[in-house]
This record gives sequence, structure tokens and C-alpha cells, in this order.
Amino acid sequence: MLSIDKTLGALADPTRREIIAQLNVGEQRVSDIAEPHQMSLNAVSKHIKVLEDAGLLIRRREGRTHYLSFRPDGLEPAAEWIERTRAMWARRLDALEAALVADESEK
Amino acid sequence: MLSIDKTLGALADPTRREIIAQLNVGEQRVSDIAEPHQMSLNAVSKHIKVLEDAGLLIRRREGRTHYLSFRPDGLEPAAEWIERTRAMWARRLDALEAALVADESEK
DNA sequence: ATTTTATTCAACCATATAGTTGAATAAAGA
DNA sequence: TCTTTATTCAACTATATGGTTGAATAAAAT
Repeated sequence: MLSIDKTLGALADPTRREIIAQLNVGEQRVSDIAEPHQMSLNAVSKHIKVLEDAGLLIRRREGRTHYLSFRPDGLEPAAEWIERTRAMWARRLDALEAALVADESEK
Repeated sequence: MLSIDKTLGALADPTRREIIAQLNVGEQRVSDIAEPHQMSLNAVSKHIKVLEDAGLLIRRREGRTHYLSFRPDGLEPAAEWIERTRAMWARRLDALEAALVADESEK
């Protein structure tokens, strides 16, 4: 469903953000992704599943090995919410400043 | 410490994002924030504390009542990470396209 | 001085999360 | 065929999260 809850929840973990960073060099196998981490392969496999479920990763199976890659579109729900919220506040602050300027010229 | 873990974790909950949206009209008391939610005042008070701890809200005390307001700067760690990741991929995709175009002109 | 109002603190509960280990599955290599 | 390799599944543990209720605190109103 690509929900914003899932997206932000998935990103709120340093191991998972690190996994995304690792995939900048291109698709990788589960074991490759796991290798640099100080935790079991199984733990990493679970993190991968969370990211996949959030729409941030896609999996390509080739025989027994699974290749994961980052799916940039998965960031959209989170990016959109943050940008919308920022924009709303930029407008609020602009309005505030405009009001101050108007007040100044009324003197 | 304004960590990105805390920021994203705080945003990954619909009630908390709703609280931020509510504060668009300006600062509000804890009870005002709680009023439209289908949960106890205490639950909302906890959510407020999570947002505050993540640097997304600031609290101004006036006697017994606490006024909360949104702190747009609190979004920066999350926004920055997302934008940086997006940018990295935009470059990757651009490079890919450039390679394809170069390949095409070699025919 | 007493009561009401605004809010937090504390204890508790249910469920989710992040990790573990060990077994299961299934493809590849000997 | 037998063994190794790549990965998931299942069961379990510890801690975190999101909610509850009831008591504590402290300021405001009567």
C-alpha cells in the first residue's frame, strides 16, 4: 500500500538507512548486504523485508540467490509529506514577515 | 541531540503527524491538541513529549498551562537525509541515461 | 481555605520490534 | 547422490511503543 507510516518507520532505523546507502553501488545479494553489519544474516534479512514491504527495495530472484536494489520512488510518500509541511511553514513565516513589514510602513 | 532516528521515528506515527498539522494555526495548549483525538489526554501528552524530544515541538509554560508550537527546523535532519538520497539516485539515473545516449551515438 | 483545572508522573498491559539460534528449503557444485 | 551455499521460516527473548487508569503537582478560581 506504500503508506507513509511504513516508509517513515522503515527509514527510522540506522541499519536500514545504511542498507539503502550500500545499494548505491547497485544491486546486491542478501549476504553481501549483511556482510559489513555486526549482526546475524537473519537479522539483516528481516531488515531487508521491512524495507521491501515499505516499497523501498525490490527483489530479483535468480536461482537460490536474491538480488536487492533500491527503489527511489519508495521515498516519495515521505518526501512529499515533509515538503508539504515545510512549504506550509514557509508560507506562514512569509506571511508573518509581510505583516511585520506592513506594520513598519504604517508608522 | 536532534538525531535523524528520533526525527523519523517521531514522524512515523499518524497521530503525531496530525498533531503537527493541528499546530499550523499556531501554538496550542495540550488539552486543545488532545481534544479532536480518540484517545486519552495522557496518550496525547506522551505523543507531544516524543515530538518535543525529537526537536519538532517547543513548549512554552505559562502558569499551569503549556503552549506547544511546531519547530520547522526539526524537520531538517529527515529532509536532509531524504534529499541527499534522492540526489544520489538522480545522479545515478542521469549517468545511466548518458551512457545509453553515448552508446546510441556509437552505432 | 477549598475546589477546579491543566498537566505530568507512575504503574500497568498488549502488541510490535530487533535481535538471537536452529531447522527447513531449494539451487549449485562435487 | 551427497554436500555446500543462499536464503527464508519458526520459535524464542528482551526491550520499545502506544495505549490505559489513577495519583500527584501546581496554578487559578471561588
